[in-house]
Amino acid sequence: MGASKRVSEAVIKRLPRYYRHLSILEGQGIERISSEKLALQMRLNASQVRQDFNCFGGFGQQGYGYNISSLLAEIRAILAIDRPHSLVIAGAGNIGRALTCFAGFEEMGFRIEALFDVDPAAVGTEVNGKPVLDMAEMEEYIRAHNIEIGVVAARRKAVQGIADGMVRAGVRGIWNFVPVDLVADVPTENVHLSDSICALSYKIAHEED
Amino acid sequence: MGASKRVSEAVIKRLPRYYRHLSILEGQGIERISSEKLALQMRLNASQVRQDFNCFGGFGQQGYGYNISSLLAEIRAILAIDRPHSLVIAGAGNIGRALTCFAGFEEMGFRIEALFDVDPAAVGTEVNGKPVLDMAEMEEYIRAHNIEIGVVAARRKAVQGIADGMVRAGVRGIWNFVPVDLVADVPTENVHLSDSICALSYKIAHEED
DNA sequence: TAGATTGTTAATCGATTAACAATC
DNA sequence: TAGATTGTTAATCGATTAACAATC
Repeated sequence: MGASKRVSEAVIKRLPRYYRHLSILEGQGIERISSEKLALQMRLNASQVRQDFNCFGGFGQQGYGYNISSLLAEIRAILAIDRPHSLVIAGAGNIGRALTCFAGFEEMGFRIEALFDVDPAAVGTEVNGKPVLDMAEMEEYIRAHNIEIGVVAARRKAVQGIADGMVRAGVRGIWNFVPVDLVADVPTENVHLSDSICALSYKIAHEED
Repeated sequence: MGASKRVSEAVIKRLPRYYRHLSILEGQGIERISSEKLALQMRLNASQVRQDFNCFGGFGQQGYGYNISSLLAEIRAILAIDRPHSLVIAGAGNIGRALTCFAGFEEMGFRIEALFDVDPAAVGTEVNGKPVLDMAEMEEYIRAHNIEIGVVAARRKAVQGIADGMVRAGVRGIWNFVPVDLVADVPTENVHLSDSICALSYKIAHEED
């Protein structure tokens, strides 16, 4: 039974992938899997799989492998997706609206409560049943509704100020979609689409490795 | 003058960030910067900055630092964003449409030529002036227009087949937005939103490090 | 029990950081 | 020239992989 060690960024990034893959296996009615088979399927190394799971505790059984449903339950708990999370989105533009319409998050327990925008034409409308409110009301709303996660999808210039306001109002984390290096006192995940497409462009241009 | 060494994934991921940051400095009329100042501003290490740039060649000058506009030109060439790239999007749902409407890519030279969908109600419409065509025509279109990058934003089940078709038709890279572990023979960049929000959830739940 | 497979320690590999001679 | 700062080699740190004893 391994103890909980410090968990590297690399492991954190792999956990959702394990979760996805194991969910598929569970859906196929498979009950257990060995680190070796899992590694093969996910194009990882069996030692790495065992090390990863052992960051959190001994989930496996010698001679048997890992029970898929209990492993899934463990990962769900580790990722904290065994409970709901409330979000607000700052910026009701294309990205904000697309996120709001994407059913997948709701299913995983990430509940978008409201959007905020500065554009008077947008304020007062709804996106997929969620209200678009005035950006000026955001902090009050976050406080009143005890919102956990702030999603940043606004104009570049406004972004740092919005993030500051979210943190002030008590969000526990920020999900940033704007190509800006945010500075915040809470955990932040960046989805930098333009960085991603540039990286792809690089890989295409330098394809020989 | 450093030679071109093998470039790690970590460096590739940092290049677009350098590019963004240096662009801002250039916009402020700043002409040169030392690795130490740049590292400070970007919360990196000065040695790392120099190592990173030296993967590609000696861009700096002892006693002076780096000239920002020539450094930008170098990075533009390295990332291959000094020339245009053509894209098609498979899937005219929320994500596909949002990407099509996002002006930023067009400005960087990533030209979305068409979208493809299986839904007869979508086929024949336009998104931001770009045609939505029948998915059945995709491969032919890619061949005829010599499309470089295939964007995958379709239903989970269809995704691997679509990617295979894209590669068959000659795309040089795939930009995947669907939470699926694609297998492809060309460079692939994944934007896994659900993995990202799960990672954020983890960090919030385990905030003590 | 014998076989399988984990948990865990040790070895390797690679990336980050430090140091400093080269040089503008 | 003296000062600044790079390019580059060496040292450190951390992550991945290998090995194997523990154990189901």
